[in-house]
Amino acid sequence: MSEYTPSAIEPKWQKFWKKNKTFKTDDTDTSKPKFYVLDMFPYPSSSGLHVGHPEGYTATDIIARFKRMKNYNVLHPMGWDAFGLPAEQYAVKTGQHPKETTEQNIKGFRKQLQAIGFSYDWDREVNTTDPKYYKWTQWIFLQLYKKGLAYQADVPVNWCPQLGTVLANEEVIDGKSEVGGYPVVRRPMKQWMLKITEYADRLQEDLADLDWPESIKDMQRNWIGKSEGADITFQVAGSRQTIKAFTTRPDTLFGATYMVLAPELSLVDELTVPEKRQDVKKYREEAESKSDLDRTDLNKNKTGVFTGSYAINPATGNQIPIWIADYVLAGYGSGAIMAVPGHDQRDWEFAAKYELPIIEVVEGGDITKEAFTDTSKGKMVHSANADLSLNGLEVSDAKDKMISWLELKGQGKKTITYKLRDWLFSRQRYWGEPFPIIHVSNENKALPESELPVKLPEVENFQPAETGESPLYNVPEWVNTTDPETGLPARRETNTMPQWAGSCWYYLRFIDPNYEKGPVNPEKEKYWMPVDLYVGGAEHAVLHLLYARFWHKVLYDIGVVSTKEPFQRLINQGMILGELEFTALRNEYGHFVSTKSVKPDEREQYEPVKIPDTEVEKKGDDFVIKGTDAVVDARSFKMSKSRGNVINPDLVIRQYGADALRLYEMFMGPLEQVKPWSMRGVEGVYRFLKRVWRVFIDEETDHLDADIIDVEPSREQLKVLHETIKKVTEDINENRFNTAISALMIFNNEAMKWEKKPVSIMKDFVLLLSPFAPHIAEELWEKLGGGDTLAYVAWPAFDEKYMTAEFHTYAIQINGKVRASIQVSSEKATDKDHVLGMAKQDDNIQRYLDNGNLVKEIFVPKRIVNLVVK
RNA sequence: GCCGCCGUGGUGGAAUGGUAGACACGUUGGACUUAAAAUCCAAUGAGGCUUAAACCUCGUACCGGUUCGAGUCCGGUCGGCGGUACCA
Repeated sequence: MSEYTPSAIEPKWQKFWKKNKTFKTDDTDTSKPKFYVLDMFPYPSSSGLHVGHPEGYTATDIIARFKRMKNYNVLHPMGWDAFGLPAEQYAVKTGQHPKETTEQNIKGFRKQLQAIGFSYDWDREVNTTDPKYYKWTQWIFLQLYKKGLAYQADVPVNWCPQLGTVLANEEVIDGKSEVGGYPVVRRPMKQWMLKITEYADRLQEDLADLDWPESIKDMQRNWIGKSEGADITFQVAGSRQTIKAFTTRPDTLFGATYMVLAPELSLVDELTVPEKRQDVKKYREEAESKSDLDRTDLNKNKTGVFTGSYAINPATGNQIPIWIADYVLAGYGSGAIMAVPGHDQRDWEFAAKYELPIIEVVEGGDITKEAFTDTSKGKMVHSANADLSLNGLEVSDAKDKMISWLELKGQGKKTITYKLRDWLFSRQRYWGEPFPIIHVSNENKALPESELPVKLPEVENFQPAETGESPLYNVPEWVNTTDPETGLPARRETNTMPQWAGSCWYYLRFIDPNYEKGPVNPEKEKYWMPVDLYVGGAEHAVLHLLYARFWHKVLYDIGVVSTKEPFQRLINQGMILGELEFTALRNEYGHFVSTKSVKPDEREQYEPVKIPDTEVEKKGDDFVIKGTDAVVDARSFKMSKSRGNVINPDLVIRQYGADALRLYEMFMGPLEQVKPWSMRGVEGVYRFLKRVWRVFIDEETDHLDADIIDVEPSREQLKVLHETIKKVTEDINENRFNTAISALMIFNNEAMKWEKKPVSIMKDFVLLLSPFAPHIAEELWEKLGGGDTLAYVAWPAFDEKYMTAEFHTYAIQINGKVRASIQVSSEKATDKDHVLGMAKQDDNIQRYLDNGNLVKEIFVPKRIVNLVVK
């Protein structure tokens, strides 16, 4: 006497799977084809799982379950990216050790994930903060260090006073910290750097072979920022000093009327003439103290000072002034540019402000108004000297000719430059991997591998040291040590690694998480790598995915892994937004005002009021409050605590069950797409599950419905089944889960009408449903007498022979517009004359034929007939 | 500014160049019920015509093109989203 009750079914099967280790990956039999399907592992935050997590996780779980039924050996693991700032900030506030909070959070996350019924092999769980794990993170760092890819440098770093730490460029957004949004300033500090730039070319080139979304590849290409051009050497007038400048426009050298150096360059000291020293010093100090935000704000208003020195333009032989300005960046190219104000907008603005000469060397624009930067049209002018003339050439030809000429003179060469910078790899924090480095008489020394792991010591105080150094600096008994090889006194490195470190290689650890001779078991690595499918949020398009590729390539170079790339196929799930919201604006008298009539800067004068969707109607292109003309805003927002539109997956499970949650997240729309949450949508798929239950179960007796019997299926039943198998199979293969679910709904809607339901057919349907809604599927499978678990039962196969219909429907068009539709028996469906004959007999079609001349007949077998009538 | 993606009913979304709107939500009407919930049935892009059935017009942001036929391909415009930016 009970209807569909997920709260009874779901825990039962979750316990069953756990107890029987149903999803334990047995990789001793490597003759089976393998499939490694991976989720981006979460940071176990204190707020718990968000509905965004189960989106990608459900997708991979469907694929994992599907592949198992397709007889693949499936690796589907989960772990924790557990180092990171929030736990440490919490510790600073409360004194609770990050290790404790992390453990609690992991417990919560694990429980939540298990309540959704994901088929992870929990025996392979990894945790980046476990010394057994970070031992190998440190080991990999040692390999980087030994290869000369890790070095220390005094670099102007992004220092965040509030967080008391240095941030990577990637962690700074608009001059503010990504975490917390605090201001960031630049400050020189000794830091560990990783030479990712040495791999820039390979990181760019190898993207071509990856089955990744083009947009993500483009983002990485953009980030790596390869540009081709030339390095040109300029003599300093009256000195032997030279300045190298990178340009992508060597063709415009005749138009270079001044040079600019980045204020940070040490060369500036040598070039500054005595009477300019004051100005230059002042400018450099200002530039240094400016935060990134200030620099960005001053984008349009360029500043700089003249050093008093001149360089010689190798093409014209003219002396051109050397300036310093912070619109030139020290970190890109050589930190010096040749300024061509006629053909570069930034140079043009600077030249206009400081009244420097602007010369046209490519025709086609009006350089008195702005720089002419189009390289696709226009010919070279004013570009000739005694032994070289570019005049009349196209830009691209002029480039080649200029580079050859410079090479001949020994004053330039073709060069490739990247935007990508070396990776700032140290943090002044406690909750990260310690570096396996000691300082012996001021020299860095790598610890021998036998000393790993270098464990984090216990500390009392999580505040950074006053010097800005890590809290570890305050633990003398840990910092002061001895060199294990010489016995000499030594000091430990107190910086720790950034959060990215642990996530750079975790996919390798899952392969054999307890392997003790290296980060990854080489035998198993050869079997499992690469990851066949990697699913996660697009926010990791450049950072995590670029760093992991870099480490992987280093590991490839030293023979630890056998593949050049870690992630063969990548899918980014789209963000789930909060429910659609309607917002009206109310004025001080309590009247609603049309949002259309309010300018953006006047909005603050009105009170925003959330309007329930039942109170809103569509009027023209706008939504208005029912019965009024007050236009409201209709928008979905990113889920956030402050907006109060966060959906808690636990509550969804409690009310509708895990299967409904899984189904809804997949039914919402295409995986990659950004889409708003809808509680009503959850109810929709919940209703579907209730209908499925009623198709199988007699709710009076709780037993299998009496209509489910062992009979021969009818032709119609076989047709529906096989169409469903085909659609669901193809859709899973192409990650179109929304339409796969709609196919399952169509099947169930049909089955509800059947008087007799053949067991064989109903069993196949349960199997098709099982990757999406595994709990109800297992329960129904048991009731159907299918046995223990359906997790490894063979996936149903479809056969086209069952899918032929008795009749085919043809749409009959006149001049491309459908005017009739006819049924043709299958035997005659491809008989053109027969079909055309039937079409012409249709009353409505005849009317059109009578009123014109038939000039052409288009016949598309089994689909359409188009008659062209004039 | 530059790079990339996207514009389809009241909503989420379906549509190998071949009957636009599958599937679901919502809404409306009905059945069951003392009533409600749940469930089931029917209608549901806009409009026209008709007692009705049928039929007709318009319709995938906008303008144009290719084609027997365009949501889909091509060119342009507008709007939205994401990334990125003194990168020389």
